This record gives sequence, structure tokens and C-alpha cells, in this order.
Amino acid sequence: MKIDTKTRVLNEAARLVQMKGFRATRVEEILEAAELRKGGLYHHFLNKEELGLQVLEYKRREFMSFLDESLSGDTPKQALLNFFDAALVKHQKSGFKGGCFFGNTALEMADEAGPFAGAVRKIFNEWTGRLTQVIRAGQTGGTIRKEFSAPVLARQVVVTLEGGIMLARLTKQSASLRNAIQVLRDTLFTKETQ
Amino acid sequence: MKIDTKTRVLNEAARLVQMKGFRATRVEEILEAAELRKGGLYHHFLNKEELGLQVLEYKRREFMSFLDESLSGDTPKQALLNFFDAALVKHQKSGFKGGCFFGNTALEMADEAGPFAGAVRKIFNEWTGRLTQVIRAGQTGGTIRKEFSAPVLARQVVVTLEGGIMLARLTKQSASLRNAIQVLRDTLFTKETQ
DNA sequence: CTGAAAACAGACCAACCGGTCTGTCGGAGA
DNA sequence: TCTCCGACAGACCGGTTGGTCTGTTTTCAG
Repeated sequence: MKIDTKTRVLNEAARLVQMKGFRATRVEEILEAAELRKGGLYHHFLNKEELGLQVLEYKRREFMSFLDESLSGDTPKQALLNFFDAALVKHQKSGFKGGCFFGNTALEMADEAGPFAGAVRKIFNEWTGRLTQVIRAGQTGGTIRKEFSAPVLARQVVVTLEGGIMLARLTKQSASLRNAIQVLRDTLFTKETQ
Repeated sequence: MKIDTKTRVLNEAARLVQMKGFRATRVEEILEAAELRKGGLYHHFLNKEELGLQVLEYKRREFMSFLDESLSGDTPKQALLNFFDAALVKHQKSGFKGGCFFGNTALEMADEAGPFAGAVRKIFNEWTGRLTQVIRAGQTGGTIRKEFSAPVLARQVVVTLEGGIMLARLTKQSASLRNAIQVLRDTLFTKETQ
């Protein structure tokens, strides 16, 4: 049984867009990677923009699954540590090529009119929302510091990961991200449980 | 006395590239913004790529001047606080449109072959280098925590600012960056001098 | 088995975009 | 004043790119 054509296109398009950005990815490249022709592609998608939005939705689902799996553990703290590890491993595996799909799209589309910016915003909100819940539980349990509110700390996690991935991608050194996470852990967790 | 044509082109090109990215900025747009024609532009620049590199160098100089002015104060800690404030004000003024020129270029060019990635890397190294010096001085003076080395903390500053600017640009809320800096201050400075 | 609709292939096109080339204009030096 | 050259204008070009259209194959319900 072969993979559904539409899924295959979304897969390859997602990979290419992550590597080169949405604008820089040519329809021709997607055709070649997904091994089909114009007629096939435009049968499934209205145009490049709609394809882009479907890719974004596709990656959103994938990321939420990733969050379900990785942002979990016996304790809130353990859940966060698992998530950090999983994120680090994930980007190490790809040799820090491509960076974060949503960070890339955010920077490429943030000031644009279209529906992209709103979609990316929603994804970031969902992300910080889930982090906030875990962090709030950790604060109640006493493993996470209470100097800052849970939403602020959640956004700090996102900020640090996005910045760290950016720097790691540029320098091609995993230490750039690993150190950033290490310092983040220091800011996040209480001394006793360090 | 009117502004030198080449400088005017660099100015307008830098503005456009920051807003839309290098690839997405059409030569036509630069011509219109700088009020000159093809013949004029290609008299001063070899091609779009060389223009882009000169824009990068132009912005590098500007940024280093910005660092000279803002990353200074009576104490290392005060220097960092001044720098944070200046960065925040700078991006607030532009309504968080465009984000960080170098962060944008980093994400757009990091995985590309050409000379852009190397140039951006150098700028980030210069940036973290200057921060490292100030932070090291602060550690010696006792105002900055010693749990992490000066280079690691310097990179954490860059990571936090880049991530914070990304999030602020996406959400259009200055709190995204302000909070990130606030948490960063907590991580950076010793309790006694908080 | 059949026929219609879905799923493609691939030639074709119009717009765009970076870059070239020739020509013009004005000012500085001889 | 003449002359040359830097500083531009603007028509032009070839390649690229997203998108269309017609025709062919595949699938599947009846």
C-alpha cells in the first residue's frame, strides 16, 4: 500500500518549506520531491498559498502530537525536562538544518497581511497554553519558582527555545541550544530541586 | 545638500530587507523607494547579492554604533540594563515591524551556501564577544551571577533578545519582549543587586 | 462490464524579475 | 571652451515561476 498522494505532497512540501522558507520553495521542487506533476498538484490544492496553509496545519498537528508525547512525565518538572530533551534531540538529529518550522514561518510572515500570521499566532498560543498548565502545576507543587507568573515563564520557554534554535542553526553547534536550555532550567526550577 | 545616492540606496534597501526579507524584496521596490532607475543602481552595485552583502555590512556598522552607545554605563550591570532598555525602545518605536535584521537574515540564510551565513555569523560573534566582556567584568565585580560562564550568559542574552523580538513581532505586544528581558535580568544579576 | 468521475500527465502561457546595454546629461579638469 | 568620464535613464531581454487547460488513465459504484 502506497502513501496517499496528498499526504506525500504535504510531507515533502513541509520538509522543503522548513529548509528554505515558503517563498523560496518553488512549486517545481515540491513536484520533483513528491514525484508528481502540475496536474496532480493543482488537483489537490487551489494554489501555492492554500498549499502553504495546509502544510502549516499539517505541521501544527504533528507538533501537537509531539507535545502530547514529550511534554509528559510523572511530575510537571519531569514533563518539562522530557520536552526539553526531546526538542534538543529532534534538532540535533537534523543537524540543526531547517530550524523551527513555526519560528521560521513567524519571521517570514509576521508582518504580512494574509492568513499565515494569524495561523502561526494561534499555534504559538496553543504552545504557550500547554506550557502554562504544566508550569502552573509545577508552581503549585513547589518545583517551579513563583517569582514570575506561569504564562510569563511559559513564554520564556518558547523565547529561549526559538532563540536557541536560531543560534544553533547559525553556528551549527548543539551547545548553543543545550546551554540555553541549561540556563533556562536554572531560571525555571527551584533551588532545592535543581 | 542631498544624501549620497549610494547611501540612500543602502538605507532604503536595508529598510525593505528588514521588513520583507532579502529574497522577498524586489529590486523594483528598492528603485522606487530610493527614487532611481536600473541604470543608477547597477552602476553602484554589481548585482542584487552584492547589494545585499553591502546592506548587511551597512547594518553591521549601524549596530556596532548602537552597541557602542547603549552597552555602556558606570557599571557592567548598568551597561547591560541600558542596552536592554535601548533595544526595547528601538523595537517599540517601530511597532515591532521588521524584527531584528540579523535574526531575520540568520534564519533566511543560515542553511544557504553563499557568503551571507558567514557574514551573519561574524556579526553574532562580535555581538556576543562584546557582551562577554561586560558580563565578565560584572562577574568579577559581583553584580552578575557566576553559576554560568560569561560566554554562556552572553549567548543567553542574544538568545533571549532574538526569541523575544520574534514573539513580540508575532504578537505585536511589547510585553512579549519586556517580560523576556525581565526574566533574563533575574537570571543574570545576583540577588543582592536585584 | 460499463461509464462517469476522480486522479493525474504534460504542454502551454502570461507575468514577473534580475540583469544588460545603449544613450544622455552635467560637471570637473585641461 | 572642449573633452572626458562618472552618474544616471530607460528600453529591452531571457529565464523563471505560478498557474491553466486539455487530454489520458485509473478507480469504483451500479
